[in-house]
Amino acid sequence: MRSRNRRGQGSRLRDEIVVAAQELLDETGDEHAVTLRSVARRVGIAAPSIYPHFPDQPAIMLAVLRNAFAELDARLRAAAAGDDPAQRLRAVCHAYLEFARTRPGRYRTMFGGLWNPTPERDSVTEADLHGLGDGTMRVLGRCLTECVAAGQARSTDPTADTVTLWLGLHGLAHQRAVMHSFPWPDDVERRIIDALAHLEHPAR
Amino acid sequence: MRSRNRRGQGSRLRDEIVVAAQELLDETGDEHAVTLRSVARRVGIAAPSIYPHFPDQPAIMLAVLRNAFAELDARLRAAAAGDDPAQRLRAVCHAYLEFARTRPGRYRTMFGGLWNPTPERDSVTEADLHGLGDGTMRVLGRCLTECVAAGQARSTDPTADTVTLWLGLHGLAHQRAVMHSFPWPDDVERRIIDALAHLEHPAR
DNA sequence: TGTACATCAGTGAACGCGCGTTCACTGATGTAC
DNA sequence: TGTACATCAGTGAACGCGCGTTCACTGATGTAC
Repeated sequence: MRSRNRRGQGSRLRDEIVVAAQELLDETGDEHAVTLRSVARRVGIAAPSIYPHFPDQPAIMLAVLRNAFAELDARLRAAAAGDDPAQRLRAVCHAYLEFARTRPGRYRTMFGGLWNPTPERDSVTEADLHGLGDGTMRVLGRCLTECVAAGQARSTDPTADTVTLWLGLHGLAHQRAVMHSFPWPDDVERRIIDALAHLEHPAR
Repeated sequence: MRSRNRRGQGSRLRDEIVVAAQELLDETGDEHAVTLRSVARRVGIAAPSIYPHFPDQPAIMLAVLRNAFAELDARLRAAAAGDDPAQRLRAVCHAYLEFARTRPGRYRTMFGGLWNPTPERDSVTEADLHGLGDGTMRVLGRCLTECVAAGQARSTDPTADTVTLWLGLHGLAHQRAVMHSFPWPDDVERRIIDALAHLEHPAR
């Protein structure tokens, strides 16, 4: 099925491993389903062939997460490109929710807080995880602050309200990733964004 | 260590099993740590001794969850006893968050959506899970509706806004259960409740 | 009152499974001479 | 140009682990007579 890489191209397998782990994560929605052996099976290699590329399973996971955070940050920055501050904030929020909706398993692992490697046993350290979500929070914070400056949101503490806004976005994103049927109101995204961002002129 | 139950009292072990599972869940915060064998170890019995009381692991979990939902509902109803509608709503929201804060593992399993038994393999069916959280949502919905009726909240769609309010409460509760350090603003509970319940006269 | 027996509460050994990890290895590909 | 050899990419068998689950069992407790 799979032909071995040419000499010098061995590190291509590294990418195949990351992609396979990412697919397993999104398909099953469960980080426990991403085992060394299940990844190897999906790539079409023997399990020990992982070791030249990753010291253990959490190292694969970390690579998946780094890619995912980079992609999310790029999408949010792209969404924050409009002219009107309130429009920018709304666009960023919807982009965040859209990212989560189309990559539920990855999203849950990024922000769900359940993927916690054990540093004394795994190769991944606290420092590797540190600041992975900071870019996201910064974009949200900047957009909200600009809305306040432009008189389009009436928050008196944009820093605190950024956390609250993120919490609402995340609550919705996470719950959608995890519950397969729930009677969401049609305009639940708008309701959450308008309420938590304290926007002055809610969208119709 | 553990003396066997007297004749006719065998079903006491059932309760010991449920309590052990509940403790494991809260201590580890991980439903995968609640295995038949780990529960048996904690109770001080041999693993097969579980079978006369529960057909499999999900059945133990279901018993834990039923207890937990009953306790949450009782606490919310107790909190909804005051005179002033807005006060009642606030009290219910804080009781919800308090419940989650003190039983993080159980809370996550109740509402986190990650505990999903496989009906074709496990003894627990879809029907067993159905409606477990309905009582909670009903109390919230009633309190919000009464605030609107009393002119203390300006929601135009209490049903939809109940979902949104729950989502915010749950987002905070879940994230607290799962992240061990995060710079929560001091008054994050109040911020979320006031914003999502659309209360007319926010608390100071 | 004594005794045989049924029942109940729980045990211990064993099984197959998927997992992570190790080890010695294979065989194709490129390179030095 | 040919050939010996080093290197690289990846394999296959094996290990111990914790798990769920089965099976035949043990030994204390109560009960029928």
